[in-house]
Amino acid sequence: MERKTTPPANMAEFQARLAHLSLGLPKRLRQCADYVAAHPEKIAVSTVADLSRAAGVQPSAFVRFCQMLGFSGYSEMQALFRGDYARRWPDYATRLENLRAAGEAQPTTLLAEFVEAGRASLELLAHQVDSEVLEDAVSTLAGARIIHLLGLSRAYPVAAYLSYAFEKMNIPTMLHDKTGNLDHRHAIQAGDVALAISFSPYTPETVALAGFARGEGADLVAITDALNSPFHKLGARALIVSEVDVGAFRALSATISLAIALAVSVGARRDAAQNGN
Amino acid sequence: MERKTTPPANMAEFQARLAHLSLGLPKRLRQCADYVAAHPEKIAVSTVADLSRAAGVQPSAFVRFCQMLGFSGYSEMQALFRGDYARRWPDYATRLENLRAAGEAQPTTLLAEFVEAGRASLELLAHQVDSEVLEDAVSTLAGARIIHLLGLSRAYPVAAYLSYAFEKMNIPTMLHDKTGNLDHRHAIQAGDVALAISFSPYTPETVALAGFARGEGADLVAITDALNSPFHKLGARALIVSEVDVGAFRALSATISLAIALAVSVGARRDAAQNGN
DNA sequence: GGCAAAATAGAATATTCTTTCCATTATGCA
DNA sequence: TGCATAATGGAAAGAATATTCTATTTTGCC
Repeated sequence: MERKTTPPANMAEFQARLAHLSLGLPKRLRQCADYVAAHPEKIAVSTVADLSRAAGVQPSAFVRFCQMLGFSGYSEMQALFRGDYARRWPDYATRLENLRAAGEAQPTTLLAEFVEAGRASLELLAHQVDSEVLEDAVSTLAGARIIHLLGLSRAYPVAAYLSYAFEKMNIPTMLHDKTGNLDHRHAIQAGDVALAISFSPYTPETVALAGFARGEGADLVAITDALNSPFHKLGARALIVSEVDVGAFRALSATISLAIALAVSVGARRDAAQNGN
Repeated sequence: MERKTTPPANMAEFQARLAHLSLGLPKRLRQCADYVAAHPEKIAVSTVADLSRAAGVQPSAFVRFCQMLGFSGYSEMQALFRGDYARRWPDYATRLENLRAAGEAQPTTLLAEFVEAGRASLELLAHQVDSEVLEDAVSTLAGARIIHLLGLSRAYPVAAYLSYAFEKMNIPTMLHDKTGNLDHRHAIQAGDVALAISFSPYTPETVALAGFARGEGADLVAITDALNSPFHKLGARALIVSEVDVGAFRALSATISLAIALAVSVGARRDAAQNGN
């Protein structure tokens, strides 16, 4: 068939052409475009057979897709990605060494540091979470009439994420986010469960709300960062997650992972309970 | 010829064997060892012909070198290097099946899955983010009169987290969160920068707002998950982060790490600019 | 619903790459 | 120096991969 036009000369051109094309593409070729967009890193090290299988199309369709983008075939497209791959790799290998050496905070260096910190935090999380407490937290939450999410300032993104996840799974949830400084504490009743997220130094409002919930007879589950958190004193089932920090900053990678695992577990538990009855 | 011994199972073993061997190697094979030691990143994306030419030896010599290391040939060695880059996926997919096969999702197992997924995502992030685009994004954001954060549904926690981080660093920020269905799009002006976060399938409101911002003459930075995102068409500086998912669920560990790295970098850049003047 | 054009799947073909083989050259040792 | 052994280069066989071709299906339009 040969090429219809000149091939993209670099990644930027490739992206532009992909974006431009992907709208008016027939089904199979669209699948190719989507797959390539989602997993560009695989192109350099895969065969057409691998990629087309992963994208759910025939090899021939994939080749047609490459030609659509202006390449003579898959090989030419792969060459572009291989060049790009080789350009980046050593950069990564040396990145970690540069972490210490670099006085100035280069964005790339900082990113590498946070990636490192995130990895370390996840490792800690995997080893450190008490599976009994987790199990307990899941069944408590699964039995809740409604789950009240308590998380402010740095913990707020986590609460918001949980709110999103629970909502997706049709689990009744209420996010106490203080919008308009409105207080909805009186929505908390016995039979409900409060899920509080807060880290040292603990946000007073979150602690207060958790205490109120306990007073109303609601159960309390907490995601926090130390064994001596105020939630322990309130009789919470407390999940401990310690994030490794980068300088004065602390990310949330591990906390976010714990949150989603918790949410999905609760969803699964509720489904199981429903099908069981 | 076939193999003399079992091949190295991972990079560490490979390096150990290479170091151990390279001393007592004849000339040509030593050349191979030196070249591989100096340019390990090329192995995944090169043919024996390429490598042997670069190392100044015959292809056959290179194959003999691979066999010396315990591989059956070049292909097997290359597979190790290719796998090292994208290892997580295949064995990841099988693990997911196991999880499903196990019937009910045990909380601890699920957590382990999400931890694993998070780690893989972070690794990808480190490999995949284009440092030029990152640099570009940082300077764009650092020069903003005000940063408009655009992120809804699953991306909302990220936007909220950025809002928190920027606020802590006294960087003027506006979180467009649709509270009360109020629209603040007219706050966006030329000289501002919109930072849009959205993942496939892209939230229409976020895309629309980003488009509006561009129309007003504001710059656009995006955190998204594919090369063909709608933000590319809007001329955004787009940072790509692909999260590995667990079943139907996708966490945010890598995205969160990218977000905090971006925020801290912008903070540092602004400080530097201020002290410079 | 029927027709023309486009898209697709799968097999056949062509190409590229890897590996082996063997003749030749170099090396180490008596 | 001469011999045995090891190392090397080049080419040819073998395997894997990419590309093209064509029959069939799907799509869009009247």
